[in-house]
Amino acid sequence: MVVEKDNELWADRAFHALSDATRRDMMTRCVRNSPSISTLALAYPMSFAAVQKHVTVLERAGLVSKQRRGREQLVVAERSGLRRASELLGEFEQLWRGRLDRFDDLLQSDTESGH
Amino acid sequence: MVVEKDNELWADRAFHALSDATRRDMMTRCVRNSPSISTLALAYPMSFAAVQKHVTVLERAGLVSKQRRGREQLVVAERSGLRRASELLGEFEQLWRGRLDRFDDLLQSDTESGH
DNA sequence: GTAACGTACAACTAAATGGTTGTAGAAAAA
DNA sequence: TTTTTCTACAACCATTTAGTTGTACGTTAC
Repeated sequence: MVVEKDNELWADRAFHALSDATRRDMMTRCVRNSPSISTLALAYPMSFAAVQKHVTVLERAGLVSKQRRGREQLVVAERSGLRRASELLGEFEQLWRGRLDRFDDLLQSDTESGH
Repeated sequence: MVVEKDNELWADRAFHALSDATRRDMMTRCVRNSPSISTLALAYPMSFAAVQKHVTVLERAGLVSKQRRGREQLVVAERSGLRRASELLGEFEQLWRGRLDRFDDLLQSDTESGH
């Protein structure tokens, strides 16, 4: 119910966050480095504010979190977020398995009934 | 180079397609059933045309394909598409592995150098 | 043959997205 | 202390998105 709703909302945000090449690149940099926002910003041909917004999108999707260090804010990748997204895709593949299994069952019962 | 560009473009489309709860639900239905577009449309509180557009988004992302049967068009889920998306997320997790390995190496060399 | 069904597609609207510039404050450096 | 750096956030703009209705056309059913 409510949990489902939340899950869907989270999935919306996570996949949306991953649907942009810049943000995906940011993810790889954050996994490796946990750079500050301004360091991150140096890597892209856009304003600091734009980069800041991208980070916010990733953050609200639970894919990164911000960690203050003095006047700068380090962007650290959240493994749990990526994991959760992976698992969601896994559920789809599981559905396929289920379908194939049912198909196998059908063949099985068909054989057993002697056709 | 070009391949990379294409890959990024595909990833954009795939994750964007998955970033909508309606489309994710459509995917599960297509995995199970391969329903026609109009059958699919019965399941959602929106116009046929809207559903048609969602299917197009999934199709352009390589997550489903359409297969004509008489006057109707069956929507069949494409396992390869889902697989490819899964693999992409897998690469991120792999990055983490890489980082942890480097960390281990660091510890290793630190120990070896006798501190 | 005619009516009904399933699809395709164009044109339109409202809202969200990705970018910009500008302002302001807190921390570090000079 | 003054200046610079890093961050936050508001306001604005152009484009895309998700939805709508309406029209047109091939296929199936009567």
